Amino acid sequence: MYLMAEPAAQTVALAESLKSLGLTKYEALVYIALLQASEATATEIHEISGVPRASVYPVLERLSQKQLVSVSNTSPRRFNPERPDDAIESLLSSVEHDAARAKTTLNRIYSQSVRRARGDQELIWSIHGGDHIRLRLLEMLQAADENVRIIFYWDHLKGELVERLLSLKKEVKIDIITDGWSGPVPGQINVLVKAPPMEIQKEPVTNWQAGCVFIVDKKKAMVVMGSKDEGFTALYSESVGFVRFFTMYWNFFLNWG
Amino acid sequence: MYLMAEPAAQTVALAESLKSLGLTKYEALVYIALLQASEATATEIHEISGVPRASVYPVLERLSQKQLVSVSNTSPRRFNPERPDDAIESLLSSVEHDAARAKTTLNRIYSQSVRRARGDQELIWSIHGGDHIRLRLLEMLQAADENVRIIFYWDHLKGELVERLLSLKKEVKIDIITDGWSGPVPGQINVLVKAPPMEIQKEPVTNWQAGCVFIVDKKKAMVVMGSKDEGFTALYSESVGFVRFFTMYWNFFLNWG
DNA sequence: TAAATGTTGTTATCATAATAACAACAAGTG
DNA sequence: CACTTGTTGTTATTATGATAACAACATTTA
Repeated sequence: MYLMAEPAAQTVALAESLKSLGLTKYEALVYIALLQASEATATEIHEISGVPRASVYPVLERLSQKQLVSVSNTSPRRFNPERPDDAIESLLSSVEHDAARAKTTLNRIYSQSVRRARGDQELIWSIHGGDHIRLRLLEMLQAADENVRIIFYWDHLKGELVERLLSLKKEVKIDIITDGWSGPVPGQINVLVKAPPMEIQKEPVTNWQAGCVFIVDKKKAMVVMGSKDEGFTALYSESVGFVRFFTMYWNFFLNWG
Repeated sequence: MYLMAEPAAQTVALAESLKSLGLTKYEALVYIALLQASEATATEIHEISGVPRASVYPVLERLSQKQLVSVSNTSPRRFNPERPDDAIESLLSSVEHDAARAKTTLNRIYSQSVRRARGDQELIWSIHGGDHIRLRLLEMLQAADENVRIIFYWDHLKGELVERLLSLKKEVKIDIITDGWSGPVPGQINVLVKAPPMEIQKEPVTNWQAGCVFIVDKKKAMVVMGSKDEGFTALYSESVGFVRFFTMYWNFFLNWG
C-alpha cells in the first residue's frame, strides 16, 4: 500500500531521456533502481523505485526482453542490470537501425515522387527553428552562382556562415553588411560594417538576436528573424516580388547613414 | 468523411520505424504523404495519407515544431517536407543527445551504488537474447586468466568467438570441443572435433541451433541454449556447484565415443 | 503439529493520459 | 451562393499507470 514515492528531480529528467530511447516511465524507474541495488528482488526494486510491486514484474519482464536485465533462477528471483554503457548502446543501436531503414525507404519514396514543376518559385515558406534554418540557409548559399548579398545581425552562426561563404566558387561576388568583423577580410568578400538603424536598435521589448537577409543570385531570398527566447523564424522564397522587396531593403541599408 | 484508407504495407512498416524516432502514427503518415506530394495543401495531405482532415492541422503543426516541414504563407497554406536525409538525421541526433545524457547519469548512479559483496557467486543468472548473451560471453572470456573450456555447437558467432579467444593472454590454455573446424588451429588452442552424441542429435522437435558450454578458470560457467525460432537463453553462474556440474558435462563430452 | 503471519508471484480490475477519429461550425474564397 | 479551409469540441481507442485480491509457499509462534 505504497504511494508512488516522489523520485529525485534528477531521476525524472533521466526518465525523460530514457523515454526517447523507447522505455516507459516504469521501465526507466525500475532500471535506475536496479542500478542502485544490483541483484535486488522484486520487492526491493519496488521499494527503491516507488513502482507498485505488482507492476514491477511485467516491467522486469519487458526489460528482460529488451536485454537490459538478467534474472536469477532462485526463489525469490533476483535481477541484475546490464551495465549502463552496454544498455544504452543496445537501445540506441536499435533506434539507429530503424533510422537507417526509414531513411532508405523515405528516400525511395521521395525520389519517386513527382516533384512539382513550378517548385518553390511562387510561394513564401516559413521555416521554424534554428537548426532547420541553418540547414536551409547553408543549402541555399551552397547553390550560389553569381552573387550573394547579406545583411547580417546574428551573433550566432557567424563562424559557420563565413566558412561556407569561403567555400564558394571564386566568381561569386559577396557583399555583407554587418555590425562588426573580426580578422582579415578575404578578397572575394566585400564587408561593410554598419550599426543597425535606430528604428531597429531601440526595440527594447523583444530581445532581438537575429535580423538577417540573404539574397542569392537576385533570385532567392531568405530572411531570418527572432530571438533566443521566442525561437527563430525564417522566410524563404524565390518569388520575384519577395526578392525585389528585400533587395530594396538591402539597398536601403547599404545607403543609410 | 473518409474512413482511414488502409496504407500500403510498406508504409505501415515505415511508420513503425519512425515511431521509434519519436513520431506518432499520424506524424509519420503525414510526413510520408508530404514526400509523395510536396507543396500539398492540408486537404491533399489528408487524401493521400488517409489521416482525418481535422487531424492534419495539429499534426503538421507538430511536424513544423520538429523541423520536418515548412509552411507557406499562402491561403490555403501549403506544406513542404524537409528532405529525408536531413529529417532523419535531425530526429536521430536528438535521440543520440538524450542517449549520451542518460549514459553519463546512469553511469554515475551505477558507480555510486554499493555493489553487493558476494557478487554473482552464488546465483544462477538467466540471460535472454542473442546480443545480450554475446556481450556477456565475450566479457567473461576476456577476463580469462588460466584456462578456457568450451563445448561449442552454435553456427552463429563462431568467427567473433575465435577472434576473441586469440586476443587472450598466451598463458591461457584453451580447449574446444566442437563439430567442425575450418582453417589452421593456433598453437594456443586445442581443438577436438566431435559430432554431438545421439541423444542430442536426434532431438527432432526443437530445431536446436545452439548448445554450448563455456567454463573459465574453473570458476565461472556459461551455458547457451535455444534456437533461432524460440530465441536463445543462457545461464551464467560462478557458483561452485554449477561449475562442477558443467565441468562433469565437459568431461563426459571429452571422453565420449 | 496447527494456526498465524508474512512473502512472492500472478491475475484481474480500474484510472489516466495520449493518441486517433469524427462531427460540427465559422471564416474565407471564388 | 457553393465550396473549401481552418478551427473547435467531443467521442473512441489504446497504452500505460495504479490498485486490489489471491493462491502458493515459507516462516514464525503457540
